[in-house]
Amino acid sequence: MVTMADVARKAGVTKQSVSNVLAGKPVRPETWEKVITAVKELGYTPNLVARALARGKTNLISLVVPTLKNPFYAEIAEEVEQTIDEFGYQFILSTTRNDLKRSRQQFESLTHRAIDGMLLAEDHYSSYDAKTLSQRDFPIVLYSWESLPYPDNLSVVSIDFRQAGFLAASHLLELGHRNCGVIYENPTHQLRLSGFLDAFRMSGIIIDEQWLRSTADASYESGYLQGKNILRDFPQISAIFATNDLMAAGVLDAAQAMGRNVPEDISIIGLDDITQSAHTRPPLTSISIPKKAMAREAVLLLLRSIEYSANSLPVITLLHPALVVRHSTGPI
Amino acid sequence: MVTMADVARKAGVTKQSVSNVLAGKPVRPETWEKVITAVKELGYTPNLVARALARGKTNLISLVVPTLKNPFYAEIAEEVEQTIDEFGYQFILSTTRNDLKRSRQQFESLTHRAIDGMLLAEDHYSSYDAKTLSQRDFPIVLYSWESLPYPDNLSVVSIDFRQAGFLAASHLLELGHRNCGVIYENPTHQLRLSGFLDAFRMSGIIIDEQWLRSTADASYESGYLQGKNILRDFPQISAIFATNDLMAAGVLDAAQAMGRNVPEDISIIGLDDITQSAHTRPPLTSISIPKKAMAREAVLLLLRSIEYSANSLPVITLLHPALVVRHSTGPI
DNA sequence: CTGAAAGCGCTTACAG
DNA sequence: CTGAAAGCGCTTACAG
Repeated sequence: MVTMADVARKAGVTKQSVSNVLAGKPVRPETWEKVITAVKELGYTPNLVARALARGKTNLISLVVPTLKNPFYAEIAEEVEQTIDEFGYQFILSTTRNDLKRSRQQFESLTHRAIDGMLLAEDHYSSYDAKTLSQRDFPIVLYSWESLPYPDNLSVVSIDFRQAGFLAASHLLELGHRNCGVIYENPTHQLRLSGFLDAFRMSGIIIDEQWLRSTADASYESGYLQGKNILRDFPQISAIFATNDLMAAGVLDAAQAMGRNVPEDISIIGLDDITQSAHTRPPLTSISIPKKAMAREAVLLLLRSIEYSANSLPVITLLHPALVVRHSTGPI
Repeated sequence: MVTMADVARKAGVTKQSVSNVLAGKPVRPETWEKVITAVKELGYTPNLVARALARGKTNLISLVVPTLKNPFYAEIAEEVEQTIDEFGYQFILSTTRNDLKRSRQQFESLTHRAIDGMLLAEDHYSSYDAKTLSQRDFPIVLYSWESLPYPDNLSVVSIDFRQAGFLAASHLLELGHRNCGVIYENPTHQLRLSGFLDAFRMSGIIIDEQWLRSTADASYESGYLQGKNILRDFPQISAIFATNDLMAAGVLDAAQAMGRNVPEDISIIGLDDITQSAHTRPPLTSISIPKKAMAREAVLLLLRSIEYSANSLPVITLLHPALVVRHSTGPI
């Protein structure tokens, strides 16, 4: 490998000058010329590891997601990449798979100084981690975060999930539904659930405990299974709210497999608005959350706290969800 | 930050001994004891950047995909992560978005010594890159690679895509279809196309040039659009082969939007077998490719060439595709 | 098995 | 603006 010293020798200047030229610092024109020529002739390319050690900064961040199986996180990852790219950063992707040990390991990796900061999504163990996290002094931004209270002295960029649940309920109520089932991921989707229940309560309707079903993984399969259970056990239910679109897709298929027409016999609404939801049959009504804006905002906040750690106070940024009516919901 | 020197001082030994203990090298038991105690008391954690510089190895690889929008690559990424995790590696994810400049940048990043190797998927510019790539001396493994010839002195782990196209055709032929349209990504899906055409030719059937439609991005939208075009212009067509499942899903919806029943009026077959394809309506018949095995094999090959660069010859590993019959294809 | 030194390839003060 | 030095925090030979 050709090093900076090689370039300096060839150009007849000191390493320092080479470093200055490469860093774009003011340099005498002839020095600049000599260095650039030598760089080209030698095909020199800086060693980023050495630079990182000297600078104490790697320009690498860690993006932690529960799983890429949910397209929601793939969309986030894509947007995060585009944003950090503009600022000369790259990311290491890691999945927790809702595994406590993995969660913790990834968190510990911050102490190894190989990354400058971390973007961390809520998963099953986030509330535990949150406590530990907020005590340390690393650049961390929490995103798509739902458990309350938000950890002190950490920035979070999230959605008003309570409002999201509320919107889903309001839509169903307007359509005249009174008997509604809910399938939610536990313990991570508490806010979505509570927003939903709040709206019903405000309309004077208490939802039967038995119509609330929790799952551990928010997958298509869980949605299918619980959807089937609810519909079998409680024929009076006319609508189901699934707290993410993957589960809602499962419910959709379960209902139709049981011979129930959607939305004539049963309405189904999701939350996420992943790309695929426009293509289910019928297309899924959902509560959309601004994934791109969320990803972008989280990145900006993180980079700010990496680059100006001193004057960055932790802030909580909440984005608005919105109802997207498609064809899986209808009047009772 | 606490460094190795701090630990050494506290333990009353030399840095060297600390390094040895951490590396698991043979050490006198009492030294071991002292070091471990000091590490714990100080909460020492090694600086990975310094280690990387000293060792000349970062334990980081780069995973390059065209886009995460296609769940195919998300599935690959998930599997790659699980595999490298076993070996103590992590990956930097980057997308090329079929952009020549980005492609090239990522490739150049190898020279910066921040990653030990690269896993590179075929994209629109891969054939260009392949030439450059094979001249350099970095650990690179090509995966999901389709353009021929495979670059010399580079390992590739891929699928027999010609066979995949052939299988799709054979299935349609067996069902009695003679008038078939094809929607393929150009220039990346040439082998799938040619395998398909081969099977028809062997049956004495030449497919009309006009029934072959190329797209630039293999997306759902492209599939929808071209599907609509073909079906509008050529009512005699009884089956369509889309060279990936995302496009096939688009064709499926286009056909049904035009009032054609699947598979009664028109059969549709994809290639990929992404998770979602089991949940389209009707569920999509597809040619599955062993994504997990491919990802795993590619990782193993890459790590081998990183860790034992000397005695690793480039090999070409081709995995078998398989027909998965669901409900989007039927007899004519 | 241990100790003192050199080195990985940069950047960051600090005199001139 | 330039030059010689020290330093980032590890690991790798190399004598003892």
